Amino acid sequence: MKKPVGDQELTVLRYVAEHGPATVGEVAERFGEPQGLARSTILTVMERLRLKGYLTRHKVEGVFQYASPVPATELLRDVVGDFVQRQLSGSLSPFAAYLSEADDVTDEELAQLQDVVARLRSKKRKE
Amino acid sequence: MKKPVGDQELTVLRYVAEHGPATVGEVAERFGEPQGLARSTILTVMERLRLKGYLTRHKVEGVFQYASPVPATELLRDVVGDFVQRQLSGSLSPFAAYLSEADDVTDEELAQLQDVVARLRSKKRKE
DNA sequence: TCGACTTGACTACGACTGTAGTCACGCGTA
DNA sequence: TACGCGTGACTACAGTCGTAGTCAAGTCGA
Repeated sequence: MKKPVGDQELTVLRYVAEHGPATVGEVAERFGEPQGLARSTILTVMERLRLKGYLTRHKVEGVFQYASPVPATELLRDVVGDFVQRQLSGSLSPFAAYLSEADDVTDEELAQLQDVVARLRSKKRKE
Repeated sequence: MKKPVGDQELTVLRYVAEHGPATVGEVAERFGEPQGLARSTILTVMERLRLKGYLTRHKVEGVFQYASPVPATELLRDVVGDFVQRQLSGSLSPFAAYLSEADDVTDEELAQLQDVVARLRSKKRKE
């Protein structure tokens, strides 16, 4: 996550990362059109992402298939890391504050968090 | 957190929110100068923040004192909420993924997180 | 009173972003 | 073969952001 990515760019990147390799036409149809975005808009965004190194492509039967070199989970994890560094200067407290107010945490997310906290704790103890 | 705030704008906003009311001159001197930012830059940023509603000001002995209408903790909490919605579409999993990789979590942050998770769990159980 | 310094308002400008139009090309079908 | 359609490249344009110069007015001390 070196070069900055705009909000919309990230949305598209996530779509591609989560929905496997796809052509511009496919993304435009399944993702862009529902939001009222022109095909050329999707194309522009995807090309910019490619120039920034977040997407790769190769021609398959005449058309380019675009794909994210990193899986979606990893991508999002990096996005979070970036955000924590840039906007919170590395502090996690604001996160805790946010969580304590969040009222739409799913059971699964909560379980994940609990798990992570537990693991961090045990790692901590070993140090 | 309605209108978008740039990275640098947020940094300045945080500074003002955390360091109480201050004049442009003070912020420029204590915050801007160390980073090589011109006074006019600080002024511009602060005025933009004011126009967006994130800062208020009133004249004290001839000069404007700028202040954040919300405390820093609340501000940052909103920033996080915004980020989660916009970039993660509300999902917390990427956060958990990030945390499990983070290697610089302080004891205090860990304690906060643990506390929050525990609280969420007990709230959950009551529902 | 005059000049130095502080402060505030305005203006500017390039980079990035979101959005889209348009043109040219290749392929398949009438 | 000629035309339409999907695809890709290029171009454009306005809004935001980071950064800063400059000008005008007020203030304070020499």
